[in-house]
Amino acid sequence: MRDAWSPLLNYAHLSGLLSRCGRAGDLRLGAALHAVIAKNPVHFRLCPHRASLHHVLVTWNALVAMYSRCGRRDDAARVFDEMPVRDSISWNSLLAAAASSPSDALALLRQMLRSAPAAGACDHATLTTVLSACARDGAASLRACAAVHGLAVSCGLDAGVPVGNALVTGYFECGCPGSAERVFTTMADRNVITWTAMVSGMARAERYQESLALFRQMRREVDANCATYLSSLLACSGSLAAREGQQIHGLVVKAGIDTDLHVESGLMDVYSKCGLMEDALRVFRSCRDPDEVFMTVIVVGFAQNGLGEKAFELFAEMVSSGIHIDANTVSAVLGAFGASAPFALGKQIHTLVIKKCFGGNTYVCNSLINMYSKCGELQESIQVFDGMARKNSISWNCIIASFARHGHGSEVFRLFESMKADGAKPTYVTFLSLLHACSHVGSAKKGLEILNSMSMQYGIQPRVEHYACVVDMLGRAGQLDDAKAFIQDGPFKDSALLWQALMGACSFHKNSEVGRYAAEKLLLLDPDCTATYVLLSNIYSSEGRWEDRARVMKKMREMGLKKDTGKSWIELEKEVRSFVVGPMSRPDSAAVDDAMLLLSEVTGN
DNA sequence: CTAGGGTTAG
Repeated sequence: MRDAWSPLLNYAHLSGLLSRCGRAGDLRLGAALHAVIAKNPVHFRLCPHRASLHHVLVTWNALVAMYSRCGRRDDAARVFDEMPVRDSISWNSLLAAAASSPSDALALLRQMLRSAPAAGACDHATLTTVLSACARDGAASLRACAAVHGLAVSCGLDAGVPVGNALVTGYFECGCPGSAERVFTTMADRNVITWTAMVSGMARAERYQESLALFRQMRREVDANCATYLSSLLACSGSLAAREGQQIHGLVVKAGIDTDLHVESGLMDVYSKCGLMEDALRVFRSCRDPDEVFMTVIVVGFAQNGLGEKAFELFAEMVSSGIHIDANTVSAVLGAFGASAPFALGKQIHTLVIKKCFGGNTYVCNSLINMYSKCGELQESIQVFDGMARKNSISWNCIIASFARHGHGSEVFRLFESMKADGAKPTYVTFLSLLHACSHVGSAKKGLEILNSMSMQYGIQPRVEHYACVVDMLGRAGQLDDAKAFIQDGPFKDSALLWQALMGACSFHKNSEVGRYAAEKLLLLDPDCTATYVLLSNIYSSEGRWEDRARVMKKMREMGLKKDTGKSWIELEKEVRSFVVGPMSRPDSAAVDDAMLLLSEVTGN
């Protein structure tokens, strides 16, 4: 045995082997090496010679790192505790094992600072490891992030590239793009990772224009890599920037990475989100080895562009041809169910979910709740919700929306209380459902109360959609002057959406006085919107003011000759389409039948 | 320390 291992008993060789075990996750070989080392005092015990101190440290550190990388925190900690001597690398190796838990990483950092307060104890590896651990806790770890930032400043490491990059990333993870940006501006040097972290972070923070501006700025300073292009594509898909997406498509071709799998799916994502399904499919067809991500992108594209039946078709083909499908694909296809979806197909997909063991996936369950709700099956939707192991805020939003959709106003408010009691944080969508329910019940007073409570009690800034709900509510109640005042006194008085809502109500109640006022506002805000003219002419005709109506119609015709006609035709076409594809025509669709047939072969029902 | 897809309302 000893002979067999003896060629390995060189400390550099040993630590190299251990590091390879760590990278490969080969715990068995790592533990075997540990056993051998433990028997060899040369590299294991502290000897009086200075040279051996280095050997001992390197060997022990390699052991700690190996256990950390294999995910054996306890073993790493045990080896660490037994160490006769430690340096900052020992601590960093141990920290690596705690990287999945922010509180553990911080506790270790505190311990490290207490035990080794001498300068140089903390290096950039320490700080980046702790920061990436903090990033796992999202918004909750802002304080931790800021504390590490303070430490970095006092160590003089905050402006360096590695720590600066980790701080930028950490602040984005905490939901503080402003702080990330401040670190970015103070950094002395920046590399491609710095820039990519900014482009990606801004895109994830939904600050798409800033993300794309940074991307353009970076191209003058450093070369972009694959990750940078992917991050910029994220910004394009988020902001529906088709033109930018096409430009970046050109850049990735020029960079020779247009055949990269991730880049291809990123491009497809941009195209399909922007409604350019032909372009998305072109990328899809040119891809040599499309996987389930590609399938998901295309399914989502079909679903979001009103081609739900094509989504079902593609999905069913995938299932029957045995192409690998994961939970994401299933969530995506469930999202293709429209207002009046074929219940039987939904049921089959649910069977597939059970068969594939996706029932524990929160996304899938949320989609199922929705699907059943949109099929008109409230009971099924409740059943999925009740059976969920882990509910998030969106799960609650889905079930609340289900009840709201089925007109159970009081249940909506009861569920809202349960949601809070369950510890789920309400989101802006929760309040949209609540306001929707108020509107249904006809309680404008309650609606106003809820709107006020959003910022006061829950710290959620109401968006223009919430205001639109309230305008709608007041409008339905016929309180048109109140609605007008509500818009004017609020933060969204320049939003066309609100004046449109008011104008719709005026048209319903035949109130030309407030209606004309709203129309004037709308014509200033969005002069090319034909819907305004249509509504105004409706108001005039309902009052019998034919001359005024004729004037509006004439104006409309003049506009019709302008080059913006295309837009209104598309809008008109959409209207006509959604009318034709109503509840009655859906079940006859051949595509849905085919999808069900294909699925039934697989799910057996 | 940067890196492809999924769920909510309208």
